[in-house]
Amino acid sequence: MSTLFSIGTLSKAAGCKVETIRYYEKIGLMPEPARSEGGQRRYHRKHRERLQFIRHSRELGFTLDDIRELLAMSEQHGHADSIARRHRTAVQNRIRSLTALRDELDRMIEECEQGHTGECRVIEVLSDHQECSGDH
Amino acid sequence: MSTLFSIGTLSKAAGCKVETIRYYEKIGLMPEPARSEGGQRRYHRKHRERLQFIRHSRELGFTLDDIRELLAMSEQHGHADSIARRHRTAVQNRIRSLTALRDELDRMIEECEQGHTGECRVIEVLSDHQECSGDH
DNA sequence: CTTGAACCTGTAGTCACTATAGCTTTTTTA
DNA sequence: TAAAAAAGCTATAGTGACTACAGGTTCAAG
Repeated sequence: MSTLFSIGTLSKAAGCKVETIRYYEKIGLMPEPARSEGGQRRYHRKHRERLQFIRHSRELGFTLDDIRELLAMSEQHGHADSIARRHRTAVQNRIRSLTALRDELDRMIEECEQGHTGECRVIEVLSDHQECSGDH
Repeated sequence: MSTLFSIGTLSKAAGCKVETIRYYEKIGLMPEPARSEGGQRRYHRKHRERLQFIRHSRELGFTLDDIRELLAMSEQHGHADSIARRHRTAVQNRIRSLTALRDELDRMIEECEQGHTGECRVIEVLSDHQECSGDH
């Protein structure tokens, strides 16, 4: 009946540290949960969903402020799609620069593999590339 | 003859803030440069090259510790490519996650466009994806 | 030669956690 | 059911990689 669970259980469900959950609560990203007789936090399904959302978004590179906005928009359901659209643009930019980065790393690795007698010229490769697309 | 330049000039050449250079010096990543009569830092070509290497590597997502290692290796010519390879894997994972998110955002946007009268279920969409590849 | 931009040091703040200390509560097991 | 172990609590400090600020000094252009 009581579908309540502890902070440890929640942390495992969301794949994050217990401390992180308490931190999210402190900064107001997670709501204050109920407490047991002895004062320990007791969570339920809604908390887990919210935390999983936060963690997933963090993994995808959104800042906590981005996430706050996303959460807000999900409650105010209105201009939701404009925010989604803006985020889509940000995500696309991120993909583009990461792809460029990956290609560059590939080039580096290949150069190393050609075994120029051990001489891995990482420094030269990495300091030379002015024309490399910057993001910020 | 004197090819020396100031910290501001160096910062422009490397595309970073003056404070960042002083910070790198403080943590021992950049060597202490010469000083002018009045005590201002005076750099030369070698400094610029090193800083450009550091900045470029940072842009590619290497940590300062990685960079310390890379610099050390470049002096002892050992194997730098293992670090590059490790990093490449991380980058690829990130690209995969972001691509998934972008597609998801596209779906959301489209759903909104079909005028399902508001109700954009962002939380559900983003918290559901367990099977999404985790990186760390 | 004056003015203002650039520089100096030192400290504190930021973000998103993570770790520690020193306790209390809850759960397990003998 | 009692004792031991695990998990929880609060509060504070530390991390990485900067960034900002205060309050002063030096340098270069007009």
